[in-house]
Amino acid sequence: MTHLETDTTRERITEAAGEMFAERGFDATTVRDICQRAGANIAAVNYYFRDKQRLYIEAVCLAHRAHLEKFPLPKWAEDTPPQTRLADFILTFLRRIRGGREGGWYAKLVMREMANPTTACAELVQSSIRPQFEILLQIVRELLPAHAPPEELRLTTFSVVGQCLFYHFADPVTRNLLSPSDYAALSIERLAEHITKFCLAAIEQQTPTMPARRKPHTGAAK
Amino acid sequence: MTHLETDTTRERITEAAGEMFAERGFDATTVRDICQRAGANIAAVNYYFRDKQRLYIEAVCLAHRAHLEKFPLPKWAEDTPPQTRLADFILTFLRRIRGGREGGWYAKLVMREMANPTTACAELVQSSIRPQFEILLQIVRELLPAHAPPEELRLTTFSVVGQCLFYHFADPVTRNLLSPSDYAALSIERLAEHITKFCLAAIEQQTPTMPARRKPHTGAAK
DNA sequence: AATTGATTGAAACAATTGTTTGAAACCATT
DNA sequence: AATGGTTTCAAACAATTGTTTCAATCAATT
Repeated sequence: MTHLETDTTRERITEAAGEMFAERGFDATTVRDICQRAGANIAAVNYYFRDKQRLYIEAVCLAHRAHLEKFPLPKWAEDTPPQTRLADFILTFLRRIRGGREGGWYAKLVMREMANPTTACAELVQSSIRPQFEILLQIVRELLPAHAPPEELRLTTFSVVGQCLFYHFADPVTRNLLSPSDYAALSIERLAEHITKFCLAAIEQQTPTMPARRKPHTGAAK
Repeated sequence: MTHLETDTTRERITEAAGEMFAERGFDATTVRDICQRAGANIAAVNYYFRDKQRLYIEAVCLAHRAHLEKFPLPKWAEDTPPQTRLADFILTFLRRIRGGREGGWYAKLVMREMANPTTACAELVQSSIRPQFEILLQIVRELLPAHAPPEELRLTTFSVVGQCLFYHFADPVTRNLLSPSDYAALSIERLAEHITKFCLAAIEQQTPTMPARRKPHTGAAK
């Protein structure tokens, strides 16, 4: 919030831009507002970045990197069962999404990028979303029967993140849909617990096509 | 697209505004563009609506009503099992979300409203989202054990719609994440089949708190 | 101390924005 | 044909936008 004198002008602008773009959107945010908040001159935007558009892309990417580092996945031991890793992933994912206060503006920025994809979207996917997706994909792979087709793998993975992302994208709806007390009851921990249980139940009962023999899970779950 | 002469100027403006707001967003859409597309004079916006903001709200609400009518839920017989109703609901929901071509712009508009909620959001929830939510809630209620707490009911319902909405909100991501052929394989019917199976599996295995006796499902599914 | 290059500053620029204005055109009723 | 209210139109307004300009300032090297 208060800019340290050690920060360079360029950094201060990027930071201020990220917050304001997230809060008001690209068009509604003026370079004058950004520069005022960053304590810089108007011309600084065109000096350090070529124009407003490039500043936006830079701000988005910086924000995502910083955000991922703020809510890291736990370091798993080699023998950590996939059920536990799934639970951890879901909890961390929800924390990132609904990350309290200072993390919130990043989530908003990503949502805007989804509603109005720019060139920043493709870059975001390649640099940071894809690695996260691969991690979850591996977890689901270990949970599903070995012969499960890759398409089912993908769909199941999407089912997991879809349930998490709902509380991000549809937040304005749930806020208007539920009573204040019901809405307040949607704590991150409660949501993570439900989603984890829901997904594990669905996956473990999954007996695709041929009922065959049930893969005996070696008492791994919790 | 081509405006019929029977349409009144006010209607033409509302329609054009809806499409353009969805495509480019509120700020990026100028009243000049809207009026040009509607074949009306610039002053018409301020004449029929007071200002641009009120035109936006009107356009959003009109769009949603027209959209729901375009993709209606089937009329269920009294004895239609909840499993079938769930499958129907999910399929219809996906159709609404990814509704081909002319329906697409409505989905975009709603997404923008989520990313940047205005007064139109609350009105949207009350007038059309809530009734749909109640329908699904009732279906899930019949699927879950009778003693399931209302919170679990809500969370399960959110899990259903979350999986559907994923393919709406995260579309730019999946497009960049998957290969073109894998992305193309995400047909509405395939998605509906997976989500339905996934949810039914999770719900039917759900043995909340006390494992108790398994409720024998009377061969209702399919 | 002088010089060079990078950075900052205030002001102006050119374009676009939503909105307003007031007169013309239209249309039904008298 | 005249009237009154509604609708359309071209033009202009006032404000704001991203961007540019060019001189002043700073920091380090010669």
